[in-house]
Amino acid sequence: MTTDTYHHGDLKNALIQAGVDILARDGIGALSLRSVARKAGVSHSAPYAHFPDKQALIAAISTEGFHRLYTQLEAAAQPLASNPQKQIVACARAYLNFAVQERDIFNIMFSGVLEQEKAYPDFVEISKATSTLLADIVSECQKAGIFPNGQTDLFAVAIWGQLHGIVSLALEKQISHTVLDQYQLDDILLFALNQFALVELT
Amino acid sequence: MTTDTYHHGDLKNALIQAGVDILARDGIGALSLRSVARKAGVSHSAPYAHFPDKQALIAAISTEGFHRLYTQLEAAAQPLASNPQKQIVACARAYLNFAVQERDIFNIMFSGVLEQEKAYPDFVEISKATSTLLADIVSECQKAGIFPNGQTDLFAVAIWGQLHGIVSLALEKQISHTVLDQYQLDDILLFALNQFALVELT
DNA sequence: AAAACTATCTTGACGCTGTCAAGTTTTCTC
DNA sequence: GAGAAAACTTGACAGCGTCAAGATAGTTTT
Repeated sequence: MTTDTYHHGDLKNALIQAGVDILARDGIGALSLRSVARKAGVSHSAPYAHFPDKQALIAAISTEGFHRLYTQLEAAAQPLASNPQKQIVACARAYLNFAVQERDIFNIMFSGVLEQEKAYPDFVEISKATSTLLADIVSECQKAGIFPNGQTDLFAVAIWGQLHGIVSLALEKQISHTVLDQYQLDDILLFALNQFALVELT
Repeated sequence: MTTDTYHHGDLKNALIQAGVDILARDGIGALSLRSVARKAGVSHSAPYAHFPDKQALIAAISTEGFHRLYTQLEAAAQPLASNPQKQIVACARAYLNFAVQERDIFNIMFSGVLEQEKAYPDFVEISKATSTLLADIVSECQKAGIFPNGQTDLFAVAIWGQLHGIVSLALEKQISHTVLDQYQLDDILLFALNQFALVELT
């Protein structure tokens, strides 16, 4: 519906998509309400019909980012159903891949959107769904004897935290070259995951 | 040397300090070259005599942040020398405390300063020193039989990553209330750390 | 079908920002 | 003490987020 009518038709989503594109192409520094409006072909104030302020647009872009992350995690786990051991490893790799390939979206997703706790219910919903997806796999791993039983929530948050931390440090180039020359990021992730496991994850 | 002379005397450090104060008091959104200049009592262009651009000021503030983190980690570990088991736990808690209490500095420290790899040698130096401090304690833990021997670098980066990730998720309010109602952040940190340990860390 | 209403979008303005150019003042160097 | 260099000010510019006022398009009411 991107005709040349006065009313765009689906400007809200067009703005979110424009934001995603700008993040991917030109990085976080180029993301402004005005650049997003330009890319969507509307005036600089048009976004205010759909977002109360810039923070709300960022929340919407972050929400879209979480949808993509969720989809990629699901796509990684789906074909390995009934094999949680492989699922948890595949999800870790998918998480890393997403962060590396959609760097700026990943960064914006974890850069303070949840300050105003309940202001963005869609964001809360999909971010919870994402952590639940991981927690469910962890739970399956426990049933399969791959992780010790009990304290599922603790295991899930610890594993997600570990995964998120290693990926974040890597994106920030905080992992020294003496380590990166020896190991792939993938190795580090697996090594860390294996601290939790009763059987060896590969 | 904050007299009313034309030349400030130590404007560079005054600007960094002003930036730290603004971050602590008014948050990351209030940090601008001009606000920092105002706080230091100089004109809006004065910072350009000491920093080529805003990114350089942010790098300097981040460097100061790492110095503080390093100091607090050292202060936590120092009194427990010869007891690496307690040191690693104390450092994890100190890391968490720093992140919680100096939230915005912590965030800015891990928000892309190292993009231009070698542009900020002071930053690289202190951030390396910080990870080395943790790695040394991990190494001592191995010698003491608290962690398995070998692959010290892997253990160090995995533990730092885990610590960093859990703290980051907590700051982002990404850890669900169903978990936080049951456990303290401290418990989560300890639980995660214990996955690596051969003896129980408390 | 006309009128009233509402959502959407444009235009124009405001103060704030980062940055640069030019000029002024101080300190350093010889 | 002269000349150079460093530190700082003033003034300007474009871009930013945001708001107010107005134009335009759908939608609802009668």
